[in-house]
Amino acid sequence: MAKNGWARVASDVVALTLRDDVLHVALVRRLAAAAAGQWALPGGFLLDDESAEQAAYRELAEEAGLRRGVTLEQLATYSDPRRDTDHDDRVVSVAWLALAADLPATRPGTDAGAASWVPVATALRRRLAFDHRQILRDGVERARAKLEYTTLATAFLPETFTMSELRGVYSAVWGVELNAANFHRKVHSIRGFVEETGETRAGRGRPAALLRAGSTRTLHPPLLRER
Amino acid sequence: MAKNGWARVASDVVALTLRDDVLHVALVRRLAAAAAGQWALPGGFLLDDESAEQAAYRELAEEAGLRRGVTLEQLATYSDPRRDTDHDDRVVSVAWLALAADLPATRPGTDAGAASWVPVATALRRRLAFDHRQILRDGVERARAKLEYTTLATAFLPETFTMSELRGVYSAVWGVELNAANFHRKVHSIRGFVEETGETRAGRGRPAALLRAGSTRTLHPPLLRER
DNA sequence: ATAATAGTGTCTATAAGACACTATGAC
DNA sequence: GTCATAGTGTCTTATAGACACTATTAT
Repeated sequence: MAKNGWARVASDVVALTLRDDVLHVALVRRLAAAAAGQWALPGGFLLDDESAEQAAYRELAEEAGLRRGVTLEQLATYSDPRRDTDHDDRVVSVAWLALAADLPATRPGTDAGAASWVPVATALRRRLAFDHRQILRDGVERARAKLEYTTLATAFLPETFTMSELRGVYSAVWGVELNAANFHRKVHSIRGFVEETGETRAGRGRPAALLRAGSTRTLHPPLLRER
Repeated sequence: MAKNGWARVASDVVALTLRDDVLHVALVRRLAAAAAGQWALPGGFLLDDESAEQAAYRELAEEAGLRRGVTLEQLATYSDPRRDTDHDDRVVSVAWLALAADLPATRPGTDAGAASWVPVATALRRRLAFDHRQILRDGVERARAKLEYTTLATAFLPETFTMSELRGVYSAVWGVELNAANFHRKVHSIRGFVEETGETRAGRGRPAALLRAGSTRTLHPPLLRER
């Protein structure tokens, strides 16, 4: 056991994406000796001269095949001295929330890394290594809360998207239906949330205006959930 | 230099209080070899079998004399490998936001610990050890943001308080004046934010109803700042 | 009485929500 | 034409802000 604050520091990532309007999280089967064979969040120890953020990006690339278009933000740090009973050493984990569009490269059948994308509801019923179930719960709750006050929803979408797709993010993450007409007006009334590209995308009905994320990161006024 | 994720883990605390309607932060003169003599946030390395949260509470008690009535929440973890140039070892800091009422015991003249309470504006102009100025900025910004969506404002007040005092917290932390009449109505309309104690407190004018914090930790709807 | 602070009434402007309606494509 | 989805109009209700007013104390 290490002394006087010494610990091994890891980054663990709650990587979320939407697939067919269902929120999914990236999980890996652990190969390392500690908790081997168990499902866990992608993550690992920091390398020398690497920040926790850089480690999170590296683990996302190595274990989940996510290299581009990932939004990463810090979630919390988990430091209970008994949180990792499989290591002799003390382990402190910096948890990150990563959001990505459901890129074709991450679909089943293509080799996108060692991770599986699992519906969040399924993952939360599963036994996960260490305290990763709690970290996952915290991550999902953070994502839900941040949709209200920030433009985080666009992080679930590719560079251009339609108003319906944006509304679909809110519906899927919050688990509620939103009125399409009022959502449309509300989003456009929040300056800097979305911009028109001028293009449209044809589908089964009237073509939808293609949008891209605007310059704002926070929503004023916010887009609040019902209570 | 430690390898493979090994680092010394510390908790550093942005402890805020209001004194005469001015936001103050607790700062200490560093005694430890690293950055000795410089002003810094209270903090220190985790003890064995102690979580980062427990370490934060311990440092608050030891260095700032705060033992009771402190609200603590995690801020962020700072892990840049070059953030602490004074240690040979790598240091990762878990930063905490602590809010406390300006207890008589923390006023100058009484020995409340090694910390000084410094106006935040002054502290931000000062050179602080390591990246503590950035941590302080992040802490103040977090406090400002959380007043909108949570009942955090009551953490700056003693167990019972008046509507004017609560409004004073918002005014001081946000740096804006708020209309007393509308604030009063708004606060009472948010279920669970405050409860009437039934007592009043006499002052220079009409006695004010004494309130206590309600059972809610989040505000629905929020109390938004002007933009 | 006057000053001071607490708290209410009320009017107006803005925003949210329900939902009917129009627009534009594929077929 | 029909169907499907995108987007607008409009009415109703709720909320925010300005500010005049009333209430209750100390002096």
